[in-house]
Amino acid sequence: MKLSQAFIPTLKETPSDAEVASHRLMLRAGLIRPLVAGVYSYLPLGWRAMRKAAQIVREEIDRIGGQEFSLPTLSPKELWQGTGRYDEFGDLIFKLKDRRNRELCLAPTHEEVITDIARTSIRSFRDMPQLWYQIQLKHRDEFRPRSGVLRGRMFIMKDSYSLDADQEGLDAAYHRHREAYSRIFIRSGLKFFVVQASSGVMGGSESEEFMAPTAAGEDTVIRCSQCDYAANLEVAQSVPKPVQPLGEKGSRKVHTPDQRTIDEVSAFLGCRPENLMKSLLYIIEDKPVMILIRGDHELNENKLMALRGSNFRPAEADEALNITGANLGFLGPVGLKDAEILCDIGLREQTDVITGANEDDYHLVGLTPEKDFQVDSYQDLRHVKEGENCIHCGKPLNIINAIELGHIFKLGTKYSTSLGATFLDSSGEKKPIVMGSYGIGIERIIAAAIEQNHDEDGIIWPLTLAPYEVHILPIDMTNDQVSTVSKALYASFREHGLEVLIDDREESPGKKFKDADLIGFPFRINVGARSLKEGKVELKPRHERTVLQIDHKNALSAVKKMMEERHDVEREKLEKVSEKNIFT
RNA sequence: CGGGGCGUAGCGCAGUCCGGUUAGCGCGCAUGCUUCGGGAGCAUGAGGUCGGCGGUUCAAAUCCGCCCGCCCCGACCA
Repeated sequence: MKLSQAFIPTLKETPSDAEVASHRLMLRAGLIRPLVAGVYSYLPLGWRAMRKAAQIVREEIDRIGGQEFSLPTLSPKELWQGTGRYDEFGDLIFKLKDRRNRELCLAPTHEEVITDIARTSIRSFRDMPQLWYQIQLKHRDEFRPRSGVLRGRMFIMKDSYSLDADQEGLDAAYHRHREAYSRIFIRSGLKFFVVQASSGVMGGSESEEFMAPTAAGEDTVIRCSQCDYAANLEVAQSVPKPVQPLGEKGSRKVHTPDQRTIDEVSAFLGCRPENLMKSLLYIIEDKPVMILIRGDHELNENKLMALRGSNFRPAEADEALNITGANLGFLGPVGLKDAEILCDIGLREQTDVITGANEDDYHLVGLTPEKDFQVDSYQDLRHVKEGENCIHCGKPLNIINAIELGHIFKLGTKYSTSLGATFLDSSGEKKPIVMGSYGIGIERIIAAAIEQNHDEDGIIWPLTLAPYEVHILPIDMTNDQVSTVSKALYASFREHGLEVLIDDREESPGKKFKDADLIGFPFRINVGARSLKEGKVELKPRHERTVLQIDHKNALSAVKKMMEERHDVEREKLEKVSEKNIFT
């Protein structure tokens, strides 16, 4: 491509509404332009990168037997009501009506559509396994689109769906995806790791996420400093720090006028927050449930949801008063009737705790679970905190931000059961199809690659995602020799199948260098009169500081050699995929 | 949805508090000449419903009201 003819509108200044690096650089390098909140147009350079990411994904899913579909984005409301997700997704679904007032929606994902096809065409165990996928637009009316392309309201997702006759089949499909995903992100040049995840509205049993660590990431992930343990904060576990008991003998009531919060009460009584117990009153499926958590811990609502479904909320102040007889701040489990009591496992061994007395301005001290109050069950309900230790090896855990690149789920029979997608097994018995669902956000591959690979001057593209591989930069197009050699190099690179761009504009060198750094292709070749006197040009890999002086006749072979070296590194990583969890 | 910020030329901003000529600056753009190894110089020029609607006033970018849009921070997802 000749830059003089290309549409690559770079920006010298950063648009004021871009905060994170990937958003800023994608705008500045002319990859995208905003249209409305959370919706972007891809300009030629950006779309080339997107197509490369999608192609890597396509190749790897094909490799494990995937068959690509093209599925409609417009779909009937009823299909989504069939699985209950019309309400579960709620306002997240874009809704519209056609001219005859039929209610339609824009698919936020495609499990329902796939299951609909499966139920009409998969009849026998002999028809399976199947692995179907698509790489297409999804629409979600996000509560809060943000960070540029990282969370848009329209985004391109690869989602594959495995259809199997039994659990073993699903396990195999899941495993193949796990491996394919690792290959995809290695080939995309990303740092990533796999974490245990929560299934959310997808339902199903096991699920894992592929995470790209970066400060711009919206997910919080727990990772052991020593062993392989890694989990999304939503489901992560840890060993809580031990507590020094206060040494109270037996329980007693103390006057704590106007002391409501953990901080207030602990300061008032001269103890530490961990000596207290939070008594949180929730309404779960219209019934009151008291949740007990150590004073310095936080309730993890994701864990609660995994346990009891999504129909819950904190009790209102007046409800709390009706149920316990006390105002918020003085609630407790002692003497509480007609409410279930759920206790976090972090409190199981604990004695000698302080909590509300169910009487305004009073707390109880010296309480011990089960002795002084009833516990209906112990559950893991709390958030992991910084500085806690790993449940597997006891070493410290780290809390880091990451971008969720992909998510793999064992759905099981949730969708096939609710939509009636069944088949006959070898003994003639009717069974629901066992399904898996596997997603990857294509723009997140691009955004994560930029987040992880940039400097103050611009993007540093991984070779495999770069819109072009080579950038030829003639320093002065008005110099005949420079112009001739540059054009000859351009022609020969093209002939040899390299993706090359030449900056044939009559611009000042400074501007050309700045643009080259900004759009950040892997290899740059500077052609200037100075070096050309000795027949040399400069080879500058974007990710290195060094500039190599090479004979212009050797430029092609030098670039090819460097590209080959990068592919070798990639191949080496790919070979190690099968058993490993962490890639850095 | 709750909280905060912003909306003036393609982009980045000043002017708004305290109303008063013809609404400015930088970048970019156009034309010409000069320049050519890290966002060149000079000259000339084009480009604006000051987010929208309504109100106050002799007079509104500026004050008031309503609305719209965008960004950032908190609960959901690829």
